[in-house]
Amino acid sequence: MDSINIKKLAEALNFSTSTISRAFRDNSDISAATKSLILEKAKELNYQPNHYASNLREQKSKTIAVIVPELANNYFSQAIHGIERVARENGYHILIYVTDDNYDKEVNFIRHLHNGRADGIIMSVSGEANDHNYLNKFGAKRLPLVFFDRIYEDIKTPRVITNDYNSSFLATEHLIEQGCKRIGYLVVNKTLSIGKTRMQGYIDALAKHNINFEEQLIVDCSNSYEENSTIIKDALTQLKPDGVFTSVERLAFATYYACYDLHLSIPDDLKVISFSSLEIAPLLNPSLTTITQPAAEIGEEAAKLLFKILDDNQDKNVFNEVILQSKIVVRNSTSDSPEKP
Amino acid sequence: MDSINIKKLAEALNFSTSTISRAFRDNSDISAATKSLILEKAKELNYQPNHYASNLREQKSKTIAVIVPELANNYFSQAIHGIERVARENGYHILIYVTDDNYDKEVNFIRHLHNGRADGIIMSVSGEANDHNYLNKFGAKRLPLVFFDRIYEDIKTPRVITNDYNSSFLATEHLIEQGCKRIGYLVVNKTLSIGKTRMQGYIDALAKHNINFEEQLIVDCSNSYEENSTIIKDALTQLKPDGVFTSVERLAFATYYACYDLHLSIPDDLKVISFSSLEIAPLLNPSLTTITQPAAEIGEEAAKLLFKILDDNQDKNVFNEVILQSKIVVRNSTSDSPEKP
DNA sequence: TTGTATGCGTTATCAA
DNA sequence: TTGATAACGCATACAA
Repeated sequence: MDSINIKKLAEALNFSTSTISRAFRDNSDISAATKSLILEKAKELNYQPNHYASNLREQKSKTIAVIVPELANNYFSQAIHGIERVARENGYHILIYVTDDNYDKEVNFIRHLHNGRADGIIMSVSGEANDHNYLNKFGAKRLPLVFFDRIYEDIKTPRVITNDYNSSFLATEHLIEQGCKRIGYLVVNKTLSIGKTRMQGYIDALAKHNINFEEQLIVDCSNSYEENSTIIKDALTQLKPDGVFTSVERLAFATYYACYDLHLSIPDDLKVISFSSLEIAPLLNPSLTTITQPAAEIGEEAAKLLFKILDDNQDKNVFNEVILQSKIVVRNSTSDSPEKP
Repeated sequence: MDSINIKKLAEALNFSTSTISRAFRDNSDISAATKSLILEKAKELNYQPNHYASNLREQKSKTIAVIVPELANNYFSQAIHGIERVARENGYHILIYVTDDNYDKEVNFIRHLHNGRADGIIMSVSGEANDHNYLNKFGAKRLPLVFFDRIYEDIKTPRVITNDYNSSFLATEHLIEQGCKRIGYLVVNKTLSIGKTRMQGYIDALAKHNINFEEQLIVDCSNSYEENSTIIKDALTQLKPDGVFTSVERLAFATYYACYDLHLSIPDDLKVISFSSLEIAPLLNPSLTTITQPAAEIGEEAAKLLFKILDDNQDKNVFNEVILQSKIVVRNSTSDSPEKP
C-alpha cells in the first residue's frame, strides 16, 4: 500500500497522530499555526481521514439511505435531488436503493442497512407490501426512518406527505365539472397508502355530486407496461368511461397510448387527469392536466425531518407529519375547448 | 449502546469471535453445524457484521460512487438504474452525487471520495469543465474511474459511449432529406466531449450535402431554463432555421416551448430532432423524433467495466472503450405528413 | 474445526 | 498546546 494515512502524515511532519487528527476536527484545541501547516501538507499529499476508520471510531456514517420504488419517474428523481441537496449541505452522503416495487428487496435493503452503513433511512415504500410489520421487529434498535409519499400508516415514524385526499377530491370534482358522468379511477394498488387515500377522495367527490359509485370503475393496474396496456384498453372499451383519474403518472401515459390505439380523442371522448410531476406535461398531446406534487420540496422536507431526529437524540420518538400542498394545473386533457398550443 | 456486535453474539453462543466471523464469510473453514447455528442466532438477534469495521479491516468498501450532472433527466435516471442493478448483483452499493453541471462540485466530490469511501467511480462529467487535469493529480493513487457519455478525452480511463458522431451525421442527414435547408444545432457546451463530437457529425453531414455551414447556426445554450428560452426564441426569429438538431433533450423541450410562444408549427415551420431517452417521446405534441441512447445498458456496461477493473487488479491500466449504438426513431416532429396519432 | 492475538486508521481520554 | 494510549468491530495468521 503506497497510500497515505494519518501515521505517514504525522511522520512527515514530525507530529503525533493525535495532533494531525485534531487539525481535521473543528472543536479540538490546536494552535492555528500547526493546524494550517498540517492542512497544507495534507493537501499536498492528498491525505484525507479514512472514512471507515472515522466512522468505526465515531459510530456514525454521515450517510443516509434513500429507498425508492423506481427511478424512471420524475417524481422520485426530483425528490432524490431534493434529498441530495439537503444531505450535502449537512455533510452527508446518500445511498440509493431501488426496490422496483418488490417487497422482498425492500425488506432486504432495510435489514442490510442495519449494519451501520447508514445513520438513517428515507423511504417511499413498495407497492407490494402486505405484511410490513418487519419494520417493528428491529425494536429500539431500528434506524431513524422517514417516509415520504408512499407510507405504511401503521408504522409510527415521521413522514412527509401531500394533501392527497383533498387533491383527489378536487381532481374528481374537476372532471365532473367538465361534464364527466362515468369517471374511472386507475390505480396500481388500491390498498396501499396513496392508492387508498386517493381513491377515497374520488369516491367522496362522486358522492357529493350524486354520481353513483361503480366498483368496476376502479381499475386495478399492474407495474408491467404490457399488462397495463391490455387492462386499460379493456377498461376503456367495456366500461366506456368519459373521464379517468389516474393515481400515478405512468398510468396516464398508458391511457394516452391506449387512446391512440383505440382512436379515442382526449379530451373529446375521454378526459384525463393524473398525479404527475412531469415538467413537460404542457408538451404532451394533448397537454396533460396534472395534480403536481412539490417533489423536490418533499425530498428536502424529508431530509430535514431526518436530520432533526439525527441531531437531537432525545426526541427520537417524536412523531412528525409534514403535509405539503399539491396543486392542480388544468390543461387540455380535461378541457373541452383546447386552445391549440 | 444496546446494539449487537460480534462479541455479544459470541458470548451468547459460547463461541469465539473468530468463529462467528467465519460463519459470515464463505471461504473460511467452519463446520456446517456451527455455521447454521450461528447464522440462526444472528438472525434472531438481528446481527449483521458492521460494515465499517469490515471495510476498515479489508480495505475496501463494496461501494461505488456515481457522479452525474443532473438527475431530472431520463437519460441519467435510466443509466443510474442500470448501474444500480449491476452493482447490486455484485454485492455493491451505490452513492449518488449530482454536480448540477458545476465543475467545483465535481472536483470536490472526486477529491472527497479518495478517503476510502468508495472503491470506484462512475462519472458523466459536468459541462463546465475547462481544466480537468485535476484527475491526473491523484497519480497512481487514483480511484478506478469509468466515464460514460460525457467524457474528458484526455483522461485515459475506461469509458462507455455511443456512436455519437455517426448518429449526429445521420440525424442531420435526416433533416436534410426532409427538405431542411437551414439547420440549427443547439448545444450546451460545444467544447465538451459530446457537444463537440455531435457538432462534427452535423458539420460533416452538411458538407456532404453541399450545404453551407454557417457558424451562427450553432446556438450555444445554457443550463438555465429562462436564458435558454430567450436564446432560442431569438435564434428562431433572427436566423429563421427550418430545422434544428438539439444535442440534449432539454433543448428540444425548450424549442417546443419557444415554438408554442412564437406560433411556429412543428414540423411545418420547423423540424426538430434531438438526442433523448424520453420514453414518452411518442406522446409529445408533435411526437418527437429522437436519437435514443440505450441509457440503462450504458449504465450496466459502465458498471461491468468498473467491476472488471476492481476484480483483477493487474490490468488496472487497461484502456477500455465500449461503444454502444443509438438509434434514430423518426416521429412527427420531422415528418411532413404527420399521421395524426 | 476452533481459539488467541494482532492490526486496520482513526479519535477520545488522559497526562505532560 | 501536544503526545501516548486505548478502543471502535471485525478478519486473519497462527497456534491448538
